[in-house]
Amino acid sequence: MCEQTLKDLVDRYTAVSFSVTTLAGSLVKEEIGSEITSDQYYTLKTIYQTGSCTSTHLAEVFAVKKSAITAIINRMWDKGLIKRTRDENDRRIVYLTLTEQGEEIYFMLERRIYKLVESFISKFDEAEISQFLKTYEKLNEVLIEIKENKVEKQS
Amino acid sequence: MCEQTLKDLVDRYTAVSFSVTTLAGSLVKEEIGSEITSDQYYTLKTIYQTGSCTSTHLAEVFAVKKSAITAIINRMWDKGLIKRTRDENDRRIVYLTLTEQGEEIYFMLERRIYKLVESFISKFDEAEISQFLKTYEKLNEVLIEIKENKVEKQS
DNA sequence: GTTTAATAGTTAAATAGTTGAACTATTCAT
DNA sequence: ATGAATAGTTCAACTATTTAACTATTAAAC
Repeated sequence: MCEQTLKDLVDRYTAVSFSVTTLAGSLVKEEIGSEITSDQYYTLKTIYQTGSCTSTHLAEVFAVKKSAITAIINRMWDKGLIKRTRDENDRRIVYLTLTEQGEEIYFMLERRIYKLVESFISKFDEAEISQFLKTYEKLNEVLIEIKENKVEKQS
Repeated sequence: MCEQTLKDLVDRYTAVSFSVTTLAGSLVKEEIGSEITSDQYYTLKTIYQTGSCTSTHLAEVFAVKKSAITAIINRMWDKGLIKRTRDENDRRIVYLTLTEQGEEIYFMLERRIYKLVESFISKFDEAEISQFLKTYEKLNEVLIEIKENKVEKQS
């Protein structure tokens, strides 16, 4: 790939990704509702997807300090969304899981997000969006690789 | 498009977009540096891109209340990144522009983001990423349309 | 032309998210 | 047994956001 083409592609990617991020962020804020904040939704989703999730794991995934996780988990625990369970073998570890109420709110938000995504996915034809998703999923793999290399370097 | 295919596409989009957003967010946090917060970068970028930007415009773009904009602009003004200029004809309006120092930091962050994006765009071949960007840009247009319809409804 | 509406932005209190540094409790290594 | 490493918490300081009340200015009605 020549210099000029690469520069053009990078410029287009940064421009469109900034715009989509801003627009999607603002739409989600307006459409998805205010039961919990978006950080709390991200936390619910990651705990739900991870079997036996810990504060350390959340801190690593979101690239924040563990004290920030303690704070957000405290607020969500106060609202009755999250359970804490100590590991019986290693009593330093605290496992995080969703309470019934936590799951209810999570599923409700997932349904609303589904509707929102459906409303614009349906404006594309299937072949187009399939090809798009294939590359998007490959981008995801590339990012996972970069992230894993960074984590290895740190340890 | 049949029900089943649409559901599959929406599910794939929500999954990959959540994962990429989380990963990219964490990489940007670790790579781009801590001169300013990401909200402040978004503010710098939007002011730079908009001729004669106002608080009202920023509040609309980011879907937050105007008082939140006042607060962030105050902090950035304290750091010498932003200038305020009153409109001579309509003295209610305050135009926001970047100071020289604000532009310097903005350009520096843009260069770092360019390097980061380049490092993963170059892992794709040109045809693949071109096709991807075409659909991504169309998605951007669709989102702009949705946003404009929402703004019209409100007024 | 004066009163009323609407618009642009600010202030202040309350809540949420984040960092950095010091801390407790527990496990691992030797 | 003792010292290092790991998992998580606490606290002070800061940033980001909302809600509601506020100032200043312009536009609209009458």
